[in-house]
Amino acid sequence: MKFYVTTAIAYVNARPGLHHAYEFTGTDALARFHRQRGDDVYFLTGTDENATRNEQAAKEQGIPTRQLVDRYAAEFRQMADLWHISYDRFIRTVDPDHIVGVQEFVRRWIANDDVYLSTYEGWYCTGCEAFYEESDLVNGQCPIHPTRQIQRLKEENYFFRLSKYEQRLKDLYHERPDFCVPEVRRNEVLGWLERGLKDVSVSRRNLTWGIPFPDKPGHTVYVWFDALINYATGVGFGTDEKKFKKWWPADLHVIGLDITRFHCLFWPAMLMSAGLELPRQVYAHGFLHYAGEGRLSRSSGNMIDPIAAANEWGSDALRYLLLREAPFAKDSPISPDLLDLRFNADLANGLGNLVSRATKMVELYCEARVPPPGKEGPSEKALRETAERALRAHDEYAARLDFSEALAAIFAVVEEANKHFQRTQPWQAVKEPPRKGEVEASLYAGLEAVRLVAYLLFPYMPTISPRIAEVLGVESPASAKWEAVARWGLLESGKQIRTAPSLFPRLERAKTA
RNA sequence: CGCGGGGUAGUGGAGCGGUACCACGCCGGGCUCAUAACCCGGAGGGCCUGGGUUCGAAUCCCAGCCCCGCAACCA
Repeated sequence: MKFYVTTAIAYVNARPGLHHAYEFTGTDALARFHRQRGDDVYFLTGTDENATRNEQAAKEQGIPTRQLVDRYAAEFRQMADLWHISYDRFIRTVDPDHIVGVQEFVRRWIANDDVYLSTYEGWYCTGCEAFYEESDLVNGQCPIHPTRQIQRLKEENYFFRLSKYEQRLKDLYHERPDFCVPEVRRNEVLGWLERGLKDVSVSRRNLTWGIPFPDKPGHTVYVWFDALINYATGVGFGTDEKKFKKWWPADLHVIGLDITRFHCLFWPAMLMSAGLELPRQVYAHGFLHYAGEGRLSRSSGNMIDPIAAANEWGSDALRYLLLREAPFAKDSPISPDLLDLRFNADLANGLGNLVSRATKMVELYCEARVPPPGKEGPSEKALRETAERALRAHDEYAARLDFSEALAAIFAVVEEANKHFQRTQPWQAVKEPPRKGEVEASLYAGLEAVRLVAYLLFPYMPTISPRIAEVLGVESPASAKWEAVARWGLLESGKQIRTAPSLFPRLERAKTA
């Protein structure tokens, strides 16, 4: 089955933040999960670069706008690569094919009589160079420049007949209750719909940066609308019909909960107007908050830089830590200390240590060769059953983007394997030669658990997981066919295993809670 | 009366009608294959407040307090 998934494209007014990495990683885990299960996946991500603000920022820095956005876009891409985001395309909204596609998209609105000229009127602050709503004003003045006189300004804009689609959107939500998930976000959308939709302005005047509004000289496409259209142009809309036909509609848009309105109301209406199919689903994930106070953002000074962080904890570790610690559906507190704590608990003491002790015992007691499975005792059985349960549970959770639970299911196997060793105590049994069979059965089961964990972890730890497979001498999770590896008992006896340096050296700096 | 979501052990969460659960952390014990790791046990809360429904309420209802997000042209 084909599976076309997208992240929101990142707005390039600043350097990448951890929240970008979080969204990219979650989406990447899902994309890798689908690929691993045999789906034909197209994963689109990229950057949103046509905002007016970029032009202003470039002017302030005395450089061409293009140079500014190139620089920022490169940073986002660098971050994506450092985090091993397996995108099939990194789209930039300055890409020529995107521009062509956007114009075609807008032409369809016009042809459908959904665009008309009107005036947008509002309070304009010359300090911010931005419009404000009446309700945004503080004592009738700009909230940021209270001493400056705010002006009433009018601007001629093209408007999109959003109101025309109100009923069809209501029908959509009625017919497809899972169009927007999780449910909390859907409830919000229903509330907005209930209160009615107004037409929206979709053009800006007299800007030199941005995509020219087709056939309307002097206007550019308002950046939000140009940005949304990337999901279509990213797979060839307007330039490569064959590709577009193959991938559209998107199976899933992964976004942050702050832009739900745009993706769950505007975007479907835009597609309806353009005569295109709607995406299957929009998933609005939660935000990371700094444990303690406030949101994880630059302005509050508690930013965790995703590039520095990936180098510090390791990108695989961080991918795991974020997705495990911060359930995708909701807001979660996060901090370097929390990450350290979980790193030690789950990765160093848990997974890493399990791999060490299992391989070391095989080396010491079985000449570094995979022992025969032997007779399955009660402890081996319990471990096998835990692993089999994890195989099932993982997929159910992962399919609905519940990565936290999906990972918990995998780590239940790690935990059970540690208990299994404690129960069977190969280091004791080995002292009595007649009990050799017990030692072998115990170690075989332990290795087998590790093997399955390695395969299950691939979507989350794309570099560590193959390293574990390498230690066991089995096919890399990056290439293995799922059906050929995802079953208990496939590890071949007699194969040489390798010992490897610690996967996750314990962090001694970690504070205790 | 704008909309939505929350307030449960030190911390983070689950539970959403049957008398509190999980993880981390902490304390004690065990083991020694392993990254002072691993295993077992324990302490610690009665679920924001006040009413109500019920045989029985974190769980349902009402009122209030507090926190967070959103409030459409700044992505």
